Amino acid sequence: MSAEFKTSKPIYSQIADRIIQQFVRGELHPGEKLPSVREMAIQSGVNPNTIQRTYGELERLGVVETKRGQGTFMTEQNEMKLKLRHDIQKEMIEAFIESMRSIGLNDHEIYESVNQSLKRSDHES
Amino acid sequence: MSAEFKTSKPIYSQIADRIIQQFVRGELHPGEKLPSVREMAIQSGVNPNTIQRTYGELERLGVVETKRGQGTFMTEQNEMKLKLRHDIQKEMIEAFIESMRSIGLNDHEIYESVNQSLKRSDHES
Amino acid sequence: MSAEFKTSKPIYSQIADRIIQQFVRGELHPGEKLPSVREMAIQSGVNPNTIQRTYGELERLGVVETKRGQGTFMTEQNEMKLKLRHDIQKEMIEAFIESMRSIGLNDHEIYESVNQSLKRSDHES
Amino acid sequence: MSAEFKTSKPIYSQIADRIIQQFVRGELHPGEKLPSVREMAIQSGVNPNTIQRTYGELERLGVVETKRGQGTFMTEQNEMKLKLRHDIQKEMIEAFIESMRSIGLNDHEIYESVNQSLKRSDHES
DNA sequence: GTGGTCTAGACCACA
DNA sequence: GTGGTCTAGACCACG
Repeated sequence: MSAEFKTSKPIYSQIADRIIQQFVRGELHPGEKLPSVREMAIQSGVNPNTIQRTYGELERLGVVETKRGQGTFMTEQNEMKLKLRHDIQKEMIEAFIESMRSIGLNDHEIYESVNQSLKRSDHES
Repeated sequence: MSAEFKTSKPIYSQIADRIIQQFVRGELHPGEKLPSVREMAIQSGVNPNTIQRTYGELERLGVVETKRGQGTFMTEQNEMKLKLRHDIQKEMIEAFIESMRSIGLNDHEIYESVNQSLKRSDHES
Repeated sequence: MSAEFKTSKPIYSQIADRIIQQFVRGELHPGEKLPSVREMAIQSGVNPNTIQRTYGELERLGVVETKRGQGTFMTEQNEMKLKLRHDIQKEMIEAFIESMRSIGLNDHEIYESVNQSLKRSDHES
Repeated sequence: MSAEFKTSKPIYSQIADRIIQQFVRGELHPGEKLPSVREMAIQSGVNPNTIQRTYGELERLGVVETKRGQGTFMTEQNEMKLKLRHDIQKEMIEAFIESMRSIGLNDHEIYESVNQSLKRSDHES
């Protein structure tokens, strides 16, 4: 069962995001082996080259380490998980607040909007 | 002096965003005439094709109306402004909350994050 | 006439090195347009994808900027040239000295070796 | 405790370099027996295949000799040590000078760079 | 078997 | 026309 991808963002990047999410949420652990390029390609229903690029990106970010001939592994640096979580969180919040202000909302309105939206989705669940 | 654009998002889309923002904030009024494609292109320092696309996109959204031979005008439907604001706002909040949850934050943590970030940027100003 | 490539290093990387060298030596100027991906591919006798990767690497290094639909340009930041030169130079010297020491040469011997080698190639020219 | 290896260069080659260095510096002597492939593999924390390749490479260079059923030994040819040292040295210097010239430095600048770098690392020690 | 590079050829969004 | 992404398929060095 291959996941579907959005058309607006590169597939290799979406897969990278997914792996980072899994890592940050604790579903992937430091030092854990990732599927090989070829295997992950099959699992994801994409070309091996695309996964290659995904792994390359993640390595550049320091999220992943490749050991020659052995495979690709989540970094063993434990702080990386917290760092990633913190960085992503900060980035998202600041982008969000800036966007909300750009359409003319003041801080109180932003605060209220989030609050109500959280409550609303609470009722749904 | 042409405004600078981010490289990550299409320029035509960034300009569309800017126009919507100005409309929602009341800097552009219903029925107001927008600069011609050529003039806007010069003002923004981009290719006229790009503005053409921007106006097309805005028309598709119902934000703008093109009157043959007269030019492009902000829609005269007064409720559009509120609708836009509401839609954009809702979309942004939901996307934001989903993103925050995807990295494993619960509602309380999301709430606290936003709160703290608002306070922090308060101190700066 | 396409240049020949060494087998030991990725082609995309060798081409990137060549561009950096030309930039540092002043044969390419800040803001100058590089050949399009396709054109450079033909000039270099390689596949366009390979050049794409070269340009991608250079952009990550900040040596090059791509403008959507217009092409790829050498960065306009003037300091970049000096920075690159300095960085590369430092890296090469330190690696060289470390290597020479690792085979047991002391500083005086390193110094003399370089000196003699410089004189020798002087006579040749 | 296994030594760490750089990711940029083949491990078998790094180990070969290390052995050559030890030989040139006199830490390994002509005719001296090297650890068996298996033992060396354990010591270095790598796959036996990798050491096999290292020894093969060294044999190709004439640095070691494999005696069937007895093991691998440093060559007994005394002049090999000097030859190696000289060859390596020459190769490194010429590669270094060529690289420095390729970024536009003239001989005087190369000379000065080395000189200053040597002095600098002198102060540190 | 593993990752890394390269080619050939295609399609797309953007300016 | 420009860069960007993706696929299919191949070859290679490495462990």
